[in-house]
Amino acid sequence: MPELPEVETIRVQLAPAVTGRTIERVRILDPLLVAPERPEPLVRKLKQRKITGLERRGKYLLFRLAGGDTLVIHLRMTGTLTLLDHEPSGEDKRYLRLVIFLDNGSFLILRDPRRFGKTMLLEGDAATTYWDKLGPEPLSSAFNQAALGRALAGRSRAIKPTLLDQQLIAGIGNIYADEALFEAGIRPQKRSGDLSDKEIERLASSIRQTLKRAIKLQGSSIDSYRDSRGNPGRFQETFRVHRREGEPCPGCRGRVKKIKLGGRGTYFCPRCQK
DNA sequence: CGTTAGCCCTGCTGGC
DNA sequence: TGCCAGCAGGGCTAAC
Repeated sequence: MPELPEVETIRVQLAPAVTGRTIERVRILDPLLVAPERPEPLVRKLKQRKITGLERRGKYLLFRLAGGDTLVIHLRMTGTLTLLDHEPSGEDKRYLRLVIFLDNGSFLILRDPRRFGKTMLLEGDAATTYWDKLGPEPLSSAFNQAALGRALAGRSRAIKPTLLDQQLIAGIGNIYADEALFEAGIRPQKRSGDLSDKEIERLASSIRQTLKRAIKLQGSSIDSYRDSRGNPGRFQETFRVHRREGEPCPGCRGRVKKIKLGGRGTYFCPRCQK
């Protein structure tokens, strides 16, 4: 499931390949991908548009287009974005939702078995307004202990669902919330507003460290995630608690526990996380 | 306002 | 062995 490290990996790989290229045409094979917008106007608007840059905001991938518009792709749960040097064929066509034909003869394809992924065109300053709703980038200077403290202050809900709230911090998903809370030694059920200054400091730091380590290992592949070359990430090999129910905790050798929190599977060590 | 529950989707897993 | 209920979850909306 692409979270910040996975989307960043794709961005780094694709940026040199698409920047300066022109979109010759676009094919939308699943109307749900662009709903509630209809495919036809989008296809028309993207024809012969030049890509001036590729950016990321939270888990969103942003194709900047000449003229100021932005093509936005969110892969949600099972979406993959792959760059091909040939027409999609065979396995490429399975779950195929979108094909972007580039002017150098390469193809950018979006496949998505679960069909949760979304694509949209934000025109003009609609883009700016859209991103205003998202919280700070955890790897930017805007995110530090003070910013995290402000986001948590006075909140009664558990810290884990708070970390998943994109309006407070952008880009953290279920995997990295579990891993960062373990690194910080904080129990996922703890009320957000009850964290001490020391804990907030540890959490801010562990969020940054966890995301950075994950980017270095090119993200996590549990089942469907692949980078733009079709390769899996390797961060899942270093999971401390996520998806490791019943296995020994790397800290105390006790058993990793799984609970449901905010509707999400949540893994933690009851002894190491207070 | 803050918080929570349910919904969208469909491939895969686990239990019988 | 085969079947099928239930699980997975990011982001949105409705409800409290």
